[in-house]
Amino acid sequence: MAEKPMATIDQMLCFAVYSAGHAFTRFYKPRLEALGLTYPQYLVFLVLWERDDISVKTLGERLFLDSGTITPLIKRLEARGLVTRRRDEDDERQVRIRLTAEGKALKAKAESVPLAAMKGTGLSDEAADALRHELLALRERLDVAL
Amino acid sequence: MAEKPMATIDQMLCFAVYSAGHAFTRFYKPRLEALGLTYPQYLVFLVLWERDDISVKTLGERLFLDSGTITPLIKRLEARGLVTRRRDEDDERQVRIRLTAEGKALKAKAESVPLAAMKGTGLSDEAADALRHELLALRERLDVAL
DNA sequence: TAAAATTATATTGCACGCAATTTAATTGTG
DNA sequence: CACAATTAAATTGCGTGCAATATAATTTTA
Repeated sequence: MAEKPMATIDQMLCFAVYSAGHAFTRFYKPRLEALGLTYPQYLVFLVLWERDDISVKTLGERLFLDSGTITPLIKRLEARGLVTRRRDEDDERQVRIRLTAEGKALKAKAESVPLAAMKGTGLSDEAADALRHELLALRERLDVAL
Repeated sequence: MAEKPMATIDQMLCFAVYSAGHAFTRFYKPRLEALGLTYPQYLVFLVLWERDDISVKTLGERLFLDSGTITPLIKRLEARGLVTRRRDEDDERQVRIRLTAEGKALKAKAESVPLAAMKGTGLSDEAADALRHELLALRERLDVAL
């Protein structure tokens, strides 16, 4: 009896996503070194530069991460003087995260990063957009499916 | 003077890849629970089921992971009796990883996983293939770019 | 062939990522 | 209002990922 043909990892979409994600992280690493940021930390700043003074929960929803990941990450940024953490006065359950002057100043230093990343992908704006939309739809369906 | 328009994370391809990767891992988790495997461990078995008795290096090249990740992962699998580790007789630098009977037996239990994953993506075989190829090409270009 | 360079793996240290649990604050309900 | 349920963060524990370093084996080369 013939064995069922086994899918190799190279034929699996999940592995393509998984390894492309790692490749992105590796790609960003030297580009973020001047900022002293890891890739997840950089994502946090992208959110905060866009909208400052948000709660841990809001940040988590934006990044699809939970407090178990975000709390220690933010504490490291706080220890370096890049953000502050303060309990919300109206709802003491919430902790609001704010950029310090130094945290805001990082934005200028990070200006060249997105363009470098786009060049690294070797994709046109249109191709990158198309791929991005497919991945967002994929994430959505995976989330719904559980 | 107007501020330069800042890219939000939702407009960035890297974040789409990053979050889709996490979504996949979350999706797999309950499906792999019966096997007692994490997602990276499952990837290791996919490689070993395809070709048994390979070195740490070969496995690492296949998964784009280094010994710092693979060695402890394999040791956990070894501790559970799913694989063995043995120095290659011809080249004592190498450590060859082999499936135990129990490790081989897992393959049957894992049979339903790939189909469930495909269904979770909501994609046709063709659409998944197309997306996969784009991601493989992307990974390749990111690796080349550094 | 002895010394230098390279290669394969392991180890250490640090930063995620997430499940499970805990604590404290707020909201909902009788 | 009291008390249960919910919510927001933090904490704990475990498993990745990866840089940097260490160690041992092999290969290169002077």
